[in-house]
Amino acid sequence: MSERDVAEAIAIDAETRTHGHGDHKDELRLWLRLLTCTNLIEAEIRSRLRERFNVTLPRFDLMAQLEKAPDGMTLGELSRRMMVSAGNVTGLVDRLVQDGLLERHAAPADRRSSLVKLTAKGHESFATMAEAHGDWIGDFFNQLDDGDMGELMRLLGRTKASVRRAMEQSDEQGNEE
Amino acid sequence: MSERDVAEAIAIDAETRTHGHGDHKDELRLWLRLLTCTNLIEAEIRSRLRERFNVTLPRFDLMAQLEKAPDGMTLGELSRRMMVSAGNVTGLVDRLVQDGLLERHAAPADRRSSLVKLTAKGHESFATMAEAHGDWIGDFFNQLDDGDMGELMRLLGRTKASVRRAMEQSDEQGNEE
DNA sequence: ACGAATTATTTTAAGCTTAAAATATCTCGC
DNA sequence: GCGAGATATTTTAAGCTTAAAATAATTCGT
Repeated sequence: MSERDVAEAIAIDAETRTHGHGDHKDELRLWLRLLTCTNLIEAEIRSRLRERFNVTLPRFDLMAQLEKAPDGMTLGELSRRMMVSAGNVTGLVDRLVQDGLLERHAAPADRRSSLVKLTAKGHESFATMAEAHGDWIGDFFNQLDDGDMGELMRLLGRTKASVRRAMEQSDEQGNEE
Repeated sequence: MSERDVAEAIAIDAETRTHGHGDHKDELRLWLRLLTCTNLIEAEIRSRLRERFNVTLPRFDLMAQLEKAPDGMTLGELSRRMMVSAGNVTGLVDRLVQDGLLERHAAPADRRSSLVKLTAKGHESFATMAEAHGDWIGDFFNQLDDGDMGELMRLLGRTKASVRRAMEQSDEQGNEE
């Protein structure tokens, strides 16, 4: 064993002892719990939306975006806000228009774009669903007190910032110049 | 206004003043942040798995389950652990067998079932991906100290418990007897 | 042992999702 | 005004996902 090898072994051992790392066990457990928790809630919302309103979660999410935009929104804007691909939005919008919940208009200034907005039926339908949805979420977090909720908000904010930083750094690695 | 209406108005007002509720604004904001945070991480993992290993997240998850079961696992067991439908597992397993990463065997005691396990190629492939995956997760949570991670674990545990309780209660409502 | 109920899996139909290629339009510098 | 590059959207092909129906095999009470 060379001196360099010995030094390395000691360094690794020191890191293992002090931080328990080299692996990323704690981080993996935390990620697993975060994922499980979110999936649990999301699956329940999905299931209730289907059972009680015969609607999918993506359709509900799209309608929620439009509810906040009385003058309508382009497909590109929807795609960015929902964080899904443009092609995905095309299909969702088509099906919602089919159901009479949305209407498409030519965009006044740009012939590439169209504006979509909720119809009266769409607004009405969304209002009913949104109220139930709000109640469900209220129930789900019912056992957390205000302190827990605030702390969770704070920690998730830190987590999001940490992830974005990690993503930016790996972008820099990947891109020349 | 009847006396009953007055009492009701006061009660509602009192609740609004003391808890800021009736709506569920804080809970909705918390849920939105939880969802955004999870989706951000999940999308990045998905994208990296595809780019660097040409594999989908569901396939990676399925292989991760099998890695822990040297003697193989039934499709039903996989379905329960991955929390996805049985039909979903059928398709995933078929495609992974096609790729030579999994093998199916008849279950010894139950002719309805089959056992699936990783092939040598599957183990090898998974080991490479799992190491990268662990590093990514380690990076993502890099900015959180041990205290933050512990607190986040605790709060997510409380949240999960709260959600499960809410789900059980609504089950009781729904089921006769 | 018989048959009813349960369990394991597959099939089917519909919808969601993405990346990549194709169209169509716009913008901007010259 | 022209043309190159950017932008908005649609199309395509492949895979993921689910609920519900269909198959097949097991279990259990009698």
